Amino acid sequence: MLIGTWNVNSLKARLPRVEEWLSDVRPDVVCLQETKLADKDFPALLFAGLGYEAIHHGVNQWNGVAILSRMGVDRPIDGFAPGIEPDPDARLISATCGGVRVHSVYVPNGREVGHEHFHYKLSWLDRLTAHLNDTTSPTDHVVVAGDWNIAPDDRDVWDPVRFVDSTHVTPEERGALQKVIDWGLIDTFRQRYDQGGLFSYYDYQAGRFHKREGMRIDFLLASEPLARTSFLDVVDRNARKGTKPSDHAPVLAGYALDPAHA
DNA sequence: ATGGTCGAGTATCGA
Repeated sequence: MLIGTWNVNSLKARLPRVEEWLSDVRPDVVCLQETKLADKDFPALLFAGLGYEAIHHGVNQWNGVAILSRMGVDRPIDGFAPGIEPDPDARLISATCGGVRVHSVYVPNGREVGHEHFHYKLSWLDRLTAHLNDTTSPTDHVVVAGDWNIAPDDRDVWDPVRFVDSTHVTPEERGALQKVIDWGLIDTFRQRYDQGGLFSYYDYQAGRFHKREGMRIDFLLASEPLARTSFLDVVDRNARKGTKPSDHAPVLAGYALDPAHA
């Protein structure tokens, strides 16, 4: 099973690139973030024409998350599970696709350290752990994929010195991410590759992509049973090139699942 | 050249 995650930075603006990418790569499941659409504007029929069943959670022109699947979409949930303090933003959607519990996440940016939005980011990650606890078990096949807006360690930032004390790298954010990971998830990309310089996001400004000055803030975390089947982790840099790219590249993970459970 | 970029929406904020 090939699963992708991609912050598209407006699905409306990115639709030609997304269609092209789906045709070229044909992933089985795709998690999208920052569709910037309300549900009524989500082009589900277009995806159906491409062979993907699609679900979307979006309330306005900000945020917005989706899951596309060629392997079914069962038990969808918008946002946090019942009983958890609701999120006013559309940043999480979950469904079971081909036997894998898939969560598409768009973690709050945080804006500035100490900002109200920064505390919202930390609280959001705590609530994500509660959501995982309430909806599934780490002994199941689970993937939590998306834009985490956190660089897990200094290899995941193009210039760590420049980022000291800024959002995406603080011990508070990394600690909050670690608590999610400690639920029972594995960063298979980092397990597979030791080196830095493997980034998923590049600011549009200052030619950052061409200078390879980016961050690895988009990744897929897999439960241990799923991670054991991991055979591929890759950033699709080609999708960050060319005409009207997103500022994020898609990230792909491959899992060799037993067909009996797929 | 003290800026460099997008996308929301149409003044300015968010990333």
